[in-house]
Amino acid sequence: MASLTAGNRRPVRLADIAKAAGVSHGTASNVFSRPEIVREEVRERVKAAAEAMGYGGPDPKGRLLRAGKVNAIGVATAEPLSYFFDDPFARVMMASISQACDATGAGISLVSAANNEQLAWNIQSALVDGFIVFCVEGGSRLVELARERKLPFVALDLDSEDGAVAAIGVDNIAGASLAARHLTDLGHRRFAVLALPFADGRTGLVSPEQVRSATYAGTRDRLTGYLQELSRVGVDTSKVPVYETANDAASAKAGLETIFAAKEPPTAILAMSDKIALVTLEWLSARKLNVPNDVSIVGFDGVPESAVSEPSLTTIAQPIAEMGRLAVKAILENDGKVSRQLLPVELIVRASSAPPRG
Amino acid sequence: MASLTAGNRRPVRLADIAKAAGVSHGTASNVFSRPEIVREEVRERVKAAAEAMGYGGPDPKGRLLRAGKVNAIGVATAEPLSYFFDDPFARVMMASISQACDATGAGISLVSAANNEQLAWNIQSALVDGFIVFCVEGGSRLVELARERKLPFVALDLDSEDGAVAAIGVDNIAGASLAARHLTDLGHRRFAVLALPFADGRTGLVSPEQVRSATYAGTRDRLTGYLQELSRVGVDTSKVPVYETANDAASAKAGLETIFAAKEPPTAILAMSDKIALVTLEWLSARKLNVPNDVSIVGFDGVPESAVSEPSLTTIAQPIAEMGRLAVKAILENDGKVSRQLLPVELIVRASSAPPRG
DNA sequence: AGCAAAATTTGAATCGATCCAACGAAAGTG
DNA sequence: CACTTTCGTTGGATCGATTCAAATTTTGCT
Repeated sequence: MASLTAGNRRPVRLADIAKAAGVSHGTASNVFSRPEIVREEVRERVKAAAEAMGYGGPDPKGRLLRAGKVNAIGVATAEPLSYFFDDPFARVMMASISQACDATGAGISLVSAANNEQLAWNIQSALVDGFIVFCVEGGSRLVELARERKLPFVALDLDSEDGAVAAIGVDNIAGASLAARHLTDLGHRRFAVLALPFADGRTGLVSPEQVRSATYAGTRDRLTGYLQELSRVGVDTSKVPVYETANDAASAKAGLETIFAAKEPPTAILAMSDKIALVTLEWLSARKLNVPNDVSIVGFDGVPESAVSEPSLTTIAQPIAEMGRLAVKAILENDGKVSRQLLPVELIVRASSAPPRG
Repeated sequence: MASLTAGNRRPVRLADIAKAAGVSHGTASNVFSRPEIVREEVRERVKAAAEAMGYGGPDPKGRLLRAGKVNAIGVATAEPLSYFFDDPFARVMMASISQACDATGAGISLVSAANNEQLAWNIQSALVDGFIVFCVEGGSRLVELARERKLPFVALDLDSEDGAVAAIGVDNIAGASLAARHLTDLGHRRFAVLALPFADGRTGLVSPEQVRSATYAGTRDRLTGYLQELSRVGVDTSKVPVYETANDAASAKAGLETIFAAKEPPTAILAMSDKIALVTLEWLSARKLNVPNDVSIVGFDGVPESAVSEPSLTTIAQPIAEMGRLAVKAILENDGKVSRQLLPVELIVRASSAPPRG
């Protein structure tokens, strides 16, 4: 028993086995990276030495520095890491990103952090060739950080109009408009909107001024789309309650309480995410309100869950898979040019919408 | 417009800005990593130079090589990358792994690959401090690859008895036994088993010889646990159909077709995963068979979906969160010692099990 | 054998940082 | 004023590989 696992440290480098095998490190390196160009006898000798010394193959750390390319993309969010595995939208997006990565042989690094300084450090020290940034709350800070790394990056669903950042998003105005149009076509005239955040850390009914000063352009655009269509058919949009949620169950339910406390509750609800819409479905069913007969709902996103809910959800589907693919492509084939892409959305009519009663 | 994004290449290194600021690279380095030890005047000068030259901060590639630690753990599977976001068990596990990582400030690299050589390369070149290996199909090859990297790694749910591999798993025999005991206690005597794979790429009814030669010890153990309990109450286990699935909907349904084609269909089904059990719930409901009155089902895993299915699923819960935490801890605080941990499981009785009819 | 061409091998340079022993200058002390 | 501390800065060594032009060995051919 000389020293199999004995020598505690593992300072066995390529140079060590080169010396042991009596070849130069150049040759030793070739044995691993281009075995076909070294004579068989030598190759075997080096491999034997490597085996004997417990060498685990060329250390990627060294290779990396030389090669420059990490061959991995970082996916960043300001949410906790588990967001990637919990949130329905994130999951679908990640699934499509990972498919695109699989196809090109790139790896994925998840970047996130519990607190803010940690986040900065994690972004600064992430070993990646570029970032895909999930823009939810706190997205702008994230974009800032990513930009500072001076690596290619694209923002998903960016809530900013800064033309200097590459972003892939959907046409929120058109999508929202489509949703509202579907409901007005069915004959609805009494609406309520369950919105995504307009600004950080706030929930509740929003005033027009708050909308105008919204931090998140995406949210504002969706509202614009909704209201445009509603006013087109003569609805007094100033009377339509718009409740800002944090895109979670608690705030959505609080919003519903508020909305349905009104004397003339809405017959149709425009939800800015499927997540909110699904919570709404649940809440209404607990209240013994029938969907779609008492209340119609249209969601936004088109996550898989929306197809199997009870009832299934009418929604505006984003081309999530396509967005993921484009994002990966943008990073990997980055040629320095900044581009913004606005993808089309699609109305998917399912069982949660119908003409109003009477 | 001199050259903001003009200079196509970005060979701006720490040394460059050191030169530009007229300081040594040692000092320049300190400006970023230990700003407090350099005189303010100098610090500002260097920062200004960095800003002017578009320096994105110290490149982690360089730092990495010097520091040795990547501060990230690799999570590997032989499945496609999207497995992490699709499979319920994987998702819960990942959520707990990521929480543990968040807490310690470590990042996560997802390692996987479309094909086999790609996999080997990806493992060999992953920039991580250690691996957590998801052992599903093809797990042994993955373990082999990971072991060759000579990095700390732990296997999750390892299907091998190799004592040299650190592994975290559950007591499959005890768990399965618990599941079967629950059903026999309720009075069931006619069973069928929907199994996980015993060996690669095969589905269908399995013979005792196939079980004995099973590649996957985990699957075998669960079966052993089931049958042990069944024979204890006098069931002729040679008559109990055991259908090997690929842990997906298609093969599970095929298994159900086979099982329920029998003259005396079972009154109770033992499913080796919640995924299979949930598919079974669906299939039975489509067949107008009532659960639990016509057929009882007990799953295995304890994924969140099992609590909200219709009816909710009686299952054997694995301490998934605990397993994730332990795995991360094992990698990060690795002191070279190999350990195997067998965690206890728990029977959770819900609505999918009841005494048989009559 | 003699010589050119082909096949291998060598060793220095490089990737981009961090670390540290040594050194110079400024501040403190008797 | 001479002498020790303290503070900041310097520049060489190092991390672990890959690359490539030049040197060396083999092979092929007459």
